[in-house]
Amino acid sequence: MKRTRPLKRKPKRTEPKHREPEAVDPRSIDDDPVVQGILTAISQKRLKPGAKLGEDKLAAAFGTTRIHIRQALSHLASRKVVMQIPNRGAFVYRPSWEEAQDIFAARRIIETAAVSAAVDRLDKAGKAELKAHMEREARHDRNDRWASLSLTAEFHILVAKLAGNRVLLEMSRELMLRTSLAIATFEQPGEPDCSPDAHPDIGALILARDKAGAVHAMRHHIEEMEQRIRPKEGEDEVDELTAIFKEIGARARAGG
Amino acid sequence: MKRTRPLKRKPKRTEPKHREPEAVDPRSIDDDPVVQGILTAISQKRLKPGAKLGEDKLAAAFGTTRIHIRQALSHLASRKVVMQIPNRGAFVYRPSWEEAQDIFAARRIIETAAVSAAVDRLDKAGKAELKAHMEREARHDRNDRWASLSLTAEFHILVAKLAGNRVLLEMSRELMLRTSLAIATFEQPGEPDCSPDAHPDIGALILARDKAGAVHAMRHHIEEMEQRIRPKEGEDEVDELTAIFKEIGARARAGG
DNA sequence: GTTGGCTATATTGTAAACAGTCGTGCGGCC
DNA sequence: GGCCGCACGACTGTTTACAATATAGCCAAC
Repeated sequence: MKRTRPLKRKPKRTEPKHREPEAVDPRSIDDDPVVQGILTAISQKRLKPGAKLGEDKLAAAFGTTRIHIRQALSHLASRKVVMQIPNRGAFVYRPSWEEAQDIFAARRIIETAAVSAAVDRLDKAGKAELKAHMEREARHDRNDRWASLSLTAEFHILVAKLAGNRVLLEMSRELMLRTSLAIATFEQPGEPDCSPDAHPDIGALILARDKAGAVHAMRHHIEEMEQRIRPKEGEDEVDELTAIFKEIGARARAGG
Repeated sequence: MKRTRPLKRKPKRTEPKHREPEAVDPRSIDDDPVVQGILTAISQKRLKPGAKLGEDKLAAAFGTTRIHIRQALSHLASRKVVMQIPNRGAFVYRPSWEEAQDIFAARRIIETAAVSAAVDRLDKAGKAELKAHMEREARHDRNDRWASLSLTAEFHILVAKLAGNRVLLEMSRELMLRTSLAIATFEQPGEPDCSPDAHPDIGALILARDKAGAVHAMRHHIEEMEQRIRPKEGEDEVDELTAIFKEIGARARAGG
């Protein structure tokens, strides 16, 4: 629209006073449906590590624009859930064997601490929430693999929530996702992610305020998960190949 | 360039075979100079919490385009180092008082575990690295505030590195940054971030393989830092105001 | 003097077109 | 028959311009 009267303002403009951004809507990109969709697809193992995430296809699937998809993928790449390769695109992240072990080690540290804090802080509301979850997990349909995986993850998230530390909760969420990727990459076929009876035991120990017992059970549970994964044979071949080339290079340098 | 001969290919194209993205240059956005610049500016407290990060100004400062800046800011927002508000722009993140406490609690958990692992895994190379850092920290110029802050952070990062867990190392890096923001937000003026003698003590205990002592010293060191910060008075006013409005609203609902 | 509305500007967000890069498959060549 | 070069196509990355929104200052009204 054109202005309807002559401009009288002088262009002299004082530097805008820095106004603090207090009390603003804190809705973040984590609530974005694209991000949420990809995250749940990964945690339910519908997207396997290494899967290509083409921008056009995602845009069509979610009914949005490529720019939006790019933002979501960048965010997921920052959280190491997808891997972006220049000029090739985005792929579901595939952790290395060492990284998978590090993830489990980090979970051992953080989740045992979370259990300990959860026992300390347990109150009525927490008890109710924990009981409600345990009931849902007890009588869910074990044939529905996707629901099982969601519930399994939710138990660990709930424990982190009961610890009352939001930073720890974020970290647990991130580690849960990366655990899904680690398991999907290195699992032996046919084995479940979590032993089915571990969660009720841990929950009961928390409800009984048995701190040492709950911590021990959680550590054992995570170690059990960790022992289910094995390094891939395929990667050894690659390493062998590079070793061969390295050896050849060294010989060439040495022998002329 | 135009093609110089007639096109004979049929447009029929088999779906491209999914090629795994192995062994690709893993250079990530963390190496981006814009990201690095903002991160070091924050960790050295040249950028204060709440500072506006205008896209045009950053683009001019770094000599790059606005899109590049946008990507960097999105990444930093994913890591909770900057806060992005729709249609208002990006600001240096300002943690709440509760979040600041949670950050210190998380550091207590993660860094004590890191010290423990560092003692277990300590080898010749690690000893040398630790000694080298302690020497640098001992004879640095205490008047150079920026160098001091960098060295202080590097000590904690080095301990995490010695623990040999990359996931834990990433988390420590993130927590260090968020600690900088928490301290910058809630510090009492004039006090240093770290007590100057804590690092040599912890380092010596690690070198002596005194695991319990080193863990205890690290926990004490972090608790000491935590006790240096105090909630801001200004925020209480805001809370009081919102409390008043809440009370008024409740009374209106109750009394009609 | 203070308050409310209005307009212009600055700044962010979005869309579309363009350019660059990489995988892929064919054709020729040894 | 196997290998190498070449060109095409699909995709990502970047530039550009445009649209939307919030901010700041001014004028009028009370």
